[in-house]
Amino acid sequence: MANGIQAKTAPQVQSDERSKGERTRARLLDLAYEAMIAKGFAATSVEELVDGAGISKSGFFYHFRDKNDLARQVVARYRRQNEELLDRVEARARELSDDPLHSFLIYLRLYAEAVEGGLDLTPGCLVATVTYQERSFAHDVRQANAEMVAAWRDRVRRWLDDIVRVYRPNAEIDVEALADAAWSTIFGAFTVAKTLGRPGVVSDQILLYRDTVRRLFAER
Amino acid sequence: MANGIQAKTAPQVQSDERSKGERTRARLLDLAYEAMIAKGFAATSVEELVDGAGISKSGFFYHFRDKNDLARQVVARYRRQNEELLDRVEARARELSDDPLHSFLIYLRLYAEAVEGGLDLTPGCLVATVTYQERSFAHDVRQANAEMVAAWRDRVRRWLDDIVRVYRPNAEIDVEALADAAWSTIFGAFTVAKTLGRPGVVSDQILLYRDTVRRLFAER
DNA sequence: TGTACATCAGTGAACGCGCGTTCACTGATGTAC
DNA sequence: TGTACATCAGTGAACGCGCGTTCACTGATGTAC
Repeated sequence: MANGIQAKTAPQVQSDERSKGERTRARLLDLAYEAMIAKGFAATSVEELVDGAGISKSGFFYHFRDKNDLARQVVARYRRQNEELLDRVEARARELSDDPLHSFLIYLRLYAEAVEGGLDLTPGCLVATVTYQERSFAHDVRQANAEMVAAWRDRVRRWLDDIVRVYRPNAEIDVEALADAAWSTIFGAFTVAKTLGRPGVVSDQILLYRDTVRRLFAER
Repeated sequence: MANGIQAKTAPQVQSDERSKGERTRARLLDLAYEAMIAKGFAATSVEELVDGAGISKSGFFYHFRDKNDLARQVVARYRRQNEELLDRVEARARELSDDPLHSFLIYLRLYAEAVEGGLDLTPGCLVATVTYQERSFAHDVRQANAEMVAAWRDRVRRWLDDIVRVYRPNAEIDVEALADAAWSTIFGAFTVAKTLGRPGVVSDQILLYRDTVRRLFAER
């Protein structure tokens, strides 16, 4: 989510301390990420990526063992980037409040804002891309995708556990389902946003989830 | 959702009043639907479908003009089937209560149960399949997909409008976002269910949405 | 009741093209002595 | 400071194979007279 990459390398012809190879490789990952979300993995050809990067097709195989190796690295980088965002947002939220409920609510709002900022061109979610094209990806790519989602879910789960230790919910609640709901909401919202061409849906739905949590624990 | 098809044609060797061609065509659509959800459209070859249907590859092109024609018909049939289910469930819900809120809550529960029943083997959602492989589908297939989602969303929207005419919500609510949330919840839940291999997530999330609606309008 | 013709539901072989992958080779840059 | 060698970051051409699509042909079933 929140593609996180500035891509479109500014006219910094030099002054990039990465080596030439690393820059090319990063460019290929950028292009692959966007194309995979926009049109799927099978429909993304090696040729269009190397055209975009300005190298030849065989140059691609200098950087990646095969096409699935590219997918692997796209997923891994995407995970790292989103987790860095989650860490930053969580740190900020904890800083703004000691209370687990309040900090969680802040966290959700900050995340919604961050995602909204990154939705400029390509709304869409890499998780769904991998999940809905099972057979195009090697087994380990799909597994990495699943582990990633499980890890993100567990973050939310732990936070909710902290909350219920302090707050009595207004109704009997299923913490499992509420934890699932966080990412389920986000993936679903991306799907609707992309299907109907309404990027705003994503942050709206995150904020709706936030309201649900807030109301569940609000003292009256 | 709710694959709705019994497929696996029981040993009714004869006694099917459909013509031979119609049965073959229906079988191809069944196989294509399952394969598209399971592995994506690009990864679903014409060859595997005709193998499953027991005809030759060129027989396929007797029934469908090309591969995208198949996709078109799969989407159209899926829409019909889901809308028949929605109609049945809505009729039953209206029958059980005159009140818009109560009948909506019944509707959601019945739909959750119906979906749960259909999740046996292939959890997954055709909408997401089409949405996340844009480029593999012809323009009109993607458009039909978007119109379908818009139509389903509007059903919910109208129902919510009926509710707010009668009930005062407990908090200021965004009816738009709440209408989006219904299908967003379902698509997201399918994604999580499929990614993590936990089919139960779908009905749990529908019921969580139901609780949210209920609490928003419950008089205290 | 038999014949002629049309439609249905396919078959079999071939085509062609895109696409991932390989392989031998190469110019530029870095490092050791 | 120059030479030898290694590594980096690729190039260009060819391959092969899967896959969608076409085309001429066909046996079985239905319909008209």
